[in-house]
Amino acid sequence: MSRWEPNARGRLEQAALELYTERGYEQTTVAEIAKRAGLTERTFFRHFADKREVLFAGAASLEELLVATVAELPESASPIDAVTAALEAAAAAFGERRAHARKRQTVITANAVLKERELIKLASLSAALADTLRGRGVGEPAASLAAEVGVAVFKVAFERWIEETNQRDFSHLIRESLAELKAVTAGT
Amino acid sequence: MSRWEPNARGRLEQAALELYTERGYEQTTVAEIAKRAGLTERTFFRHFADKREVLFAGAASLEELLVATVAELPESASPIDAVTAALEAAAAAFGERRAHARKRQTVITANAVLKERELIKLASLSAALADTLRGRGVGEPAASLAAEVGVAVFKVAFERWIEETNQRDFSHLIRESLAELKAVTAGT
DNA sequence: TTCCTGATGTCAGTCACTGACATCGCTTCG
DNA sequence: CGAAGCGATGTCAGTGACTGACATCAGGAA
Repeated sequence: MSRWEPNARGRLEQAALELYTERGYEQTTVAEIAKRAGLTERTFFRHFADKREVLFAGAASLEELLVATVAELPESASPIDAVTAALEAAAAAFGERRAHARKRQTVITANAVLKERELIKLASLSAALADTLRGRGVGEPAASLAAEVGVAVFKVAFERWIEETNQRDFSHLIRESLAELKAVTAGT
Repeated sequence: MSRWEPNARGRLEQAALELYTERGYEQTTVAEIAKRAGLTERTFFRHFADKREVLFAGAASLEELLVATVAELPESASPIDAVTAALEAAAAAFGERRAHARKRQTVITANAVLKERELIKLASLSAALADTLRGRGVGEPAASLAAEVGVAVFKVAFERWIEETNQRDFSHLIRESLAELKAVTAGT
C-alpha cells in the first residue's frame, strides 16, 4: 500500500463507513480511518473538511441534480409540480443503492452530530431549490415554502423507503407522501 | 468575584453572546467565556454540553410550550389547526424579546456549525409536535407532515420578523405565511 | 460543631483540526 | 534523456474543545 494508490478519496469514504458501522462514530478516530485507507490523518483532512463530511460527499451532486431538474422544466409548471419533479429525479438517482443508503443512514441516525450535518445538507438543498424557483419567477415566501415542503416530503418518503421490509418503489412513496401533505394542509 | 456568585449559568450565557458578537464565534475560546463570567472552563462544560449549546438554552422550554399548547386543544381541532395554535403561542412567547432574538440570530446565521445546531433543535421541535399529534389520534405520515410544515412556516415567519425594519406583529406574519403555504400546496 | 452534599476548581489527558514545510511521483519542456 | 514544475502526500508541532479523576469550598442538616 504505497503512496499514490488510486482513489484515495473513495478509500477514505469506504474505510470511514466501515469503521463507523463496526465500532460507532465517536469510538472511531480519524487516524484509524486514514490508516485503514493506507493514508495519514493529515491527508484525510485534505479531502474532507471534518470527520463528519466524509459521509456526505454525495450531497453536492444530489443538489445539482435537483436544481438541474427544476431548471429544465417548462415555465408553465407550478412550484409544487416543479418540486415534485425534482423529488422524482432524486428518487431515481437513489434507485439501486438502497442497501448502501440504509447502512449509511443507520450510522447517521445513531449520532446527533451526524444528524446535524444531515439537516444542514437538506437545508442547503431547500435553499438551492428556492433559489431556482425564484429564478423562474416564483415570489417569496412561495418559493421558500414550496422548497421546504418538498424537502419535508422527501424526508418522510426516504425514511419509509429505508425502513420498510417489503421494498416499495421510492417514487411511489414520494407521490403518496405528497398526496397526504395536500390533504393535511387543506384540512380546516 | 468569588466562588458562589449566583446565576452562574445565566452569566455564562450572557458572556458567550457578548463575546460571540464582539469577535465572532470561532475566534472566541471557551476559556474566555468562562473568564468573563468569573468561572473556569471546566465549569462551563458542566452547564453546557458544548460551546454551541450555550446559545440554545431556551429551546427546551419553547418545545414544552408548543407541546403543551397542542395538548390542551379540543380533540376536534385538525392537525393543521393544532400546529397553527402552537405557532401562535410561540410567537407570543417571543413577543418582547425581538432585540435579543435578533442579536442571537445574527451570531447563528454567521456560523455554519451554529446553523447546524439550530436546525437540529427545530427538528426536535418538529418531532415533539408530531408525537403529540399522534397522541391525539393523528396517523402517519399526516402527523409528521403537519409538524414539518408547521416548523417550515415558523422559520419563514421568524426570518421575516427578525429582518424587517418596520416591525410587524409576529403572529400576523405567521398567519400570512400559513395562508401562502396553503396556496402553494393547493397549486396544480 | 460536625457531616453531607452540590457546585466549583485543578490537572492531566485525548482527539479534532490547522499551518508550515519536506518529499514523492508524474508530466512537460528543453 | 534530464531538469523543472506541480499536485498529492507525509511529517511535525501546535491550538483548542471536551472529559475523567480528584480536591476544595459554601451552606444546610443532624
